[in-house]
Amino acid sequence: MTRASSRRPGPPTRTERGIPEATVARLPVYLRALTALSDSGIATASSEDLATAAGVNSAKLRKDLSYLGSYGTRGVGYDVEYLRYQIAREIGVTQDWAVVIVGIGNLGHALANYSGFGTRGFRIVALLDADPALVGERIGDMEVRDFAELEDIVEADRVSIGVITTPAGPAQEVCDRLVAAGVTSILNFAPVVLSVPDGVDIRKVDLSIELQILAYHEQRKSGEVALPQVPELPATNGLTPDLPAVGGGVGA
Amino acid sequence: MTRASSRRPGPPTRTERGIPEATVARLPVYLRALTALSDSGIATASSEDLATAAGVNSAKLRKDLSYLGSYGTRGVGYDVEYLRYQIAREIGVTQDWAVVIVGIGNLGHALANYSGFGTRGFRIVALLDADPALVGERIGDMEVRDFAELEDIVEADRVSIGVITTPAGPAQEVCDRLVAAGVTSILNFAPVVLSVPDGVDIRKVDLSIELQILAYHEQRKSGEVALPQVPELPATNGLTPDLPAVGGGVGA
DNA sequence: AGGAGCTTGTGAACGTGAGAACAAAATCGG
DNA sequence: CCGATTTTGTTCTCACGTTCACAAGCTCCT
Repeated sequence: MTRASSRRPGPPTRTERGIPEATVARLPVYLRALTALSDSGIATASSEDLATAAGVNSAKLRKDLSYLGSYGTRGVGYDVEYLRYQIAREIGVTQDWAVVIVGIGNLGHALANYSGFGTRGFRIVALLDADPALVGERIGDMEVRDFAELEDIVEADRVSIGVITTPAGPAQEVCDRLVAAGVTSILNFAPVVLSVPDGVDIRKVDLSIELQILAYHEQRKSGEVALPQVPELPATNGLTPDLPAVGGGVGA
Repeated sequence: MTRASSRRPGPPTRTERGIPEATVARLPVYLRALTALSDSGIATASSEDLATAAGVNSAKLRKDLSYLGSYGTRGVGYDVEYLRYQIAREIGVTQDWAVVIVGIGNLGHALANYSGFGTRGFRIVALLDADPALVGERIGDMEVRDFAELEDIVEADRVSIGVITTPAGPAQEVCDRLVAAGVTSILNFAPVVLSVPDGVDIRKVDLSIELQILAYHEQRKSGEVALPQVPELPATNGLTPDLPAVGGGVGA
């Protein structure tokens, strides 16, 4: 997260609508839980109920909600519809956000079709790719357009969110173009670290990193304590030993 | 992350190979950065170089690496190949992990084709779906198999990692089957909170949550301080007011 | 009306993570 | 061989996040 944080040093400073980042990341989960409860016809829920549905503990949930205001009723709980609306408003999904997807490979394809994407609050306004072979292809009710049209589209549709689903190689360049065109939030699926100027938010979704984190924990389950203590490499520092090949996943 | 943590209360307890979770989450990033440096023919890198490549600050990187051991050389830096191997070993990607993907919709399709998935360290051994219409379809060099074969496959191929790319509806049931079959790590793409027993790790990748987090920050950029202070809802608590519809993204 | 029973909102304690700063160790030049 | 220089490994401090525990506040029953 790259935000120009204008926070004075003083005490905990929770005034001025400063909701902790960890809380912000959970609000969408609460929103989904509330929607599920609502769909089940449940009108009121306690923090305990909500916490269970959201997979957190109730103290955390209450504290999170308290940053938004006092929307519950002691002795009763929370009104599901009301709280849902308040959270949605706080997150900003009561309005529609225009989104462009850049890079229509396998993943871009999947996202373009992903109905859950159309979670109210987001609207895909364009699918872009630089490959002429892809331009013009129809996906659902949209047509792939040339990446060169980016600037026009961003301006015309007031696009503020860009999704990068290109390979690692062109990702930074695409990112720069997005930023230059006026996009101020980026969701990056390419396996690279993108750099953006202050004021632009960027989030990353990385499959192979998630798998590797799982692998780490998996490794110490089976053996438990039985780590493969391998080549400690003699003091021949400076020379590159003959080590097994391992990849880091820069799958361009 | 749901791990049966066997940690005694005492002091900071960093002994016994306890690497902080935050560090574990960054190791794959370092691994990728090292691979990139290696591919560029760079044999040695300072913490500063590495930190830049990984998008973190150098103090953090050095501290992270120090949990693994003393693999650098003061005054010089880190041997790229050597460090890469050490990190790969620590993560556990020097061995191969068998992976099954359950739910071959758009996303499952994309993941099956995703070459970066085959990042050395992971091997997809089966694509599963319960829909008879999909079973038998060829994707790349694999064939979609019936979900009913799960147990046999997990046992035969010693599968420890499962990826869930089904809709929200069947996700928990699929999860339970995976766990019952012996899978102990799960990567969940379905927009639901899955519950798993202790000892099973679960990680979640959720597109709409990421977008909503971006939207939150986006909302307070344009207006800045100009939050739409809307219906404070009168004290008619208990009644459900007529609010605009908002979704939480339970796109089953 | 009043007390019993819940459930929220929050203050305080605790644990984890981040960053600054520096001592220890290695190289290099003279 | 020694001092200057570089860069790691680590200590210390501060900020952030989580959890506990409880007072405040609401409803319901008698």
